[in-house]
Amino acid sequence: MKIVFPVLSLRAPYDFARSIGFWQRSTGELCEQWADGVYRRVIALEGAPALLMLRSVGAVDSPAVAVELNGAPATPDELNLLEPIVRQLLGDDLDLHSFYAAVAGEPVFAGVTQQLYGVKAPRSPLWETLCWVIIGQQISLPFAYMLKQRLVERYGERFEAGGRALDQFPSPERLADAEASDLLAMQFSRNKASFITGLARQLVDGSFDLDSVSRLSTDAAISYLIGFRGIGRWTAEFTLMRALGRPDAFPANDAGVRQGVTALYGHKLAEPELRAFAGRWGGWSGIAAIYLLAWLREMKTKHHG
DNA sequence: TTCCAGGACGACA
DNA sequence: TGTCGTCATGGA
Repeated sequence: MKIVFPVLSLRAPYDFARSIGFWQRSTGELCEQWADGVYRRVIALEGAPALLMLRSVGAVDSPAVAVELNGAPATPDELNLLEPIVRQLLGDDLDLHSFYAAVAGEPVFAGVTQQLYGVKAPRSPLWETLCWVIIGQQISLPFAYMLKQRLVERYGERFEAGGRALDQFPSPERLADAEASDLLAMQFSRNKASFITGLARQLVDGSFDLDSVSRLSTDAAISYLIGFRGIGRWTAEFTLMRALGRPDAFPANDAGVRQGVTALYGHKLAEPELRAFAGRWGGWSGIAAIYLLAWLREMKTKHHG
């Protein structure tokens, strides 16, 4: 008897493989896995960890994913629970056609969107993303990947299902109990160690409310976030862009975004100028930033193999 | 050696 | 409200 996998149809256009692949750049990533056309991540399902597995069964203009849970096809009841999680994870609410139409008037950038047709950035949980972005402050990506890997190995929680083992990113509770000296031994700077443990402790004692952020406008969310030690404007914007897919969160001080603009337009712009330059993308500057990063990544890959 | 990496903080004027 | 020095590490 043939096994029928439950399938979720997604909003077109969506290039599943490129969208996932672009952002899976580290082989040392422990919280999610992209291999052989399958995306895996541990999620919280009704308060308990579960291993979600997604595989494309559609095409860019008729996208759909097969859904498995803990190594078995999801039941209809499970699929009902998983649907909003999967749509959130893949950024299914983003209407790429509207984005493309909004930037179609500019030939240079329209070329980028044609080249990256169907690409979206998958989203990751807010706390994990915030920590990741703080880790990435001012250091190279390979070094940042290594730091995250060490943090997850030490404080994350392993979950095994269906013959696979993945880690859950350390909860605020776990990191609130972490000693700064342990993070220093992992080559975190003194600042980053105190930023992450400090934010974790404020989450635990309730003085920092991450859940409320998703209900705020992008500007209000940025204002709220930068009130906490360790979160500057870049960190707030990048986190909102990657975790919540906010289309108007533009990290103007991002080295990658800056590189992309320089490579694409020939302008070397500082933060204020780059922020003004992004005005051409209107309320879509956050998605434009994603495309600049993805385009830059693809260009570098072509040159280096 | 210098400069740059997907910056933020604190001091200072 | 802006600028400047400092923090840390690794690679080009």
